[in-house]
Amino acid sequence: MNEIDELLAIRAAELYFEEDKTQDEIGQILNVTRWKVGRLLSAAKSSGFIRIEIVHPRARRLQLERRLRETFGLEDAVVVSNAGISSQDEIQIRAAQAAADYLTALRPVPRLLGVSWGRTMHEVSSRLKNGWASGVNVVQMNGGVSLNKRPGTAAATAMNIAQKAGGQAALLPSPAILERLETKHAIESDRVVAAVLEMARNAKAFLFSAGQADHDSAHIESGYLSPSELDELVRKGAVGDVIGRYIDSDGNIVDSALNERTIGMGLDELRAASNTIAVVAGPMKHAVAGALARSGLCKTLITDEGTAIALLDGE
Amino acid sequence: MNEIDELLAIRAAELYFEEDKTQDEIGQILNVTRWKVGRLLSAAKSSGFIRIEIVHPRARRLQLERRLRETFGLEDAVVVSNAGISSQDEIQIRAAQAAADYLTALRPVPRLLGVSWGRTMHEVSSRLKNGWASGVNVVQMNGGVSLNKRPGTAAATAMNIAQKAGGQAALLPSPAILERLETKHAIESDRVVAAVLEMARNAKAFLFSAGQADHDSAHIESGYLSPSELDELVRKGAVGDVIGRYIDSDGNIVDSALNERTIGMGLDELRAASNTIAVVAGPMKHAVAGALARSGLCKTLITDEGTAIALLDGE
DNA sequence: AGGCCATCTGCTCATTCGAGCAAAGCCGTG
DNA sequence: CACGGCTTTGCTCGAATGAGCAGATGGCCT
Repeated sequence: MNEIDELLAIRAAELYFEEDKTQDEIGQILNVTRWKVGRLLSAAKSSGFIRIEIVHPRARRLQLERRLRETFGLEDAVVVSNAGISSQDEIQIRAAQAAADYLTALRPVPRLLGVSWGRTMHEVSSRLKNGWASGVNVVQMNGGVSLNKRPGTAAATAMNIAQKAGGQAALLPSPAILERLETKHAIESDRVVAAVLEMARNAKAFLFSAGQADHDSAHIESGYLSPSELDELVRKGAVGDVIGRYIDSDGNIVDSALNERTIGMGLDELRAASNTIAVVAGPMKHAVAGALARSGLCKTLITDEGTAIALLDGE
Repeated sequence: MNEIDELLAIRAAELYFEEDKTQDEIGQILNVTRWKVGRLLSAAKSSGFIRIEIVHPRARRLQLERRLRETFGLEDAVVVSNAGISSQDEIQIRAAQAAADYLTALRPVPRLLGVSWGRTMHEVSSRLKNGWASGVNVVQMNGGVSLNKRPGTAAATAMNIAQKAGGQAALLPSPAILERLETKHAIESDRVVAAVLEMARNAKAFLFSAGQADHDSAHIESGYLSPSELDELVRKGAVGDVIGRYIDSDGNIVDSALNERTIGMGLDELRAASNTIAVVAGPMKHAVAGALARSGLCKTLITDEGTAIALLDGE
């Protein structure tokens, strides 16, 4: 497009979108035919001069969803818009809302749903509506008895989801990570724990988030890892954790000894499951979201616009 | 609009604007009639969920232009868009470009054009195209022999504008502000100076900018005022200067003694002129732009989106 | 100069869209 | 339960628009 047409296109776009004039009227104003106006407008669109944004917390970016599905071979993807956000927290809230919506609309309704815990999952649980489903039981996928702060949020998350669907929650009464391998084996051999783990493996769908590998991690907040242990994991390539297990950017376990001491489903079991839904959003989680998407740890990814663009650019 | 319709409207907008589906197709997807889809879309528009932006350095905001004309009784207004700017400087550049465009399109072509000087005006002069008009002579409206930095930019601005239109520039060989009133009278009585001032009063159109009253002012940079003198002006209510004369937010001279020592056309002469075009843009200039618009110092205002909104909100 | 290819222009026609209207649904009231 | 006002729904019809095409235009090489 030459400069004169470009300027004409801008004038036409102003009159068409801001002043609600018809292409015919614009033609008279700019002294061109209405067909030329139509061509100018489509040229302006395809040159990217015209940006149309849907500003709403529930708005999604369907184009990015399609590109994510195609690029990473995902079964499904949900990308929430970042338009009009006022704080970082809002990105997480929007993604959590989208996950709640997705879960509500999920068909067939999973009789048994495996869930993880964490800030995002807690947000999802609180945004689900009462009666979002009827008779969905919930089981925890990984240990989450918090050691110090905010005790019981892991349990509350699962309970909340189950109660609102009129179902039961099966809680995993165990820490996330044990200090000694023997303790971990002892806990695993407990009949209740073993039964819950077995139940989790049979869940029809899994909904989980992921944590970034930094000092804001829920594992540090909960006291399962010290900041220096986490630094060591980062040194080994960790980008974040999925159901308590730290992975590198290829989705591989970074510390197999630590992994052995972690209670809950294994990542291979997760990869083998058919309906795995990950909710991972926000700029801190770009790296771990990439690891998830590339390594097949989830079949469905629920994320935000910024993360989606980062993943697609990174490819 | 209830919540269900709101969500439907968002889905419809996504499919319509992002996926280019017809309203009929969307109706099939969402299980509503195509008329309902149309109504949802117009509801979404009027609720402000759909934001259409024209992202281009030459884009204008016609709505704001109309509101400025109506609110301040301006003959004309040009408001450049702020969409997609990467730095503050770009706002000034866009406004300068708009001023150059405006001048080029101005009819009837002014045989004699009065101009001021400063960063913005210099930018305007450099963005005018060679041959933007034929046979337009230019005259300086106010003194501008710089005392220290960037000598000659005031003269270069006027020369540039004139040369590109194949005309002559009449320069005012005088400082902007004199220290002593006697010196000012002496300079004014010089035959060349008097002739140029007389010529300026007869210009058919005037194009000028305005400076903000702060320590970045061109008057301080050029050495006409010391920072402390400027602080004193601010204390008296100065918001900025127009052709070298400091005004308060009502457009009145704040220091009549200083005004007396300033060489160039007077503000009353400017108010009485028929075709006065001011270019004032950027967040620093909101106050002085407001003074200009409210006090009738310009008939045409060329500014940016942010300033226009500030002016309209302030009313 | 003449001819050729690529682009641009203005048109026809079919599709899509929006304004306006009558009928249907909804709600509170007597 | 019947009634009257109010909103919502599905429709008709004409305006607005986009796709596709034939002819015009213009640069460019021979």
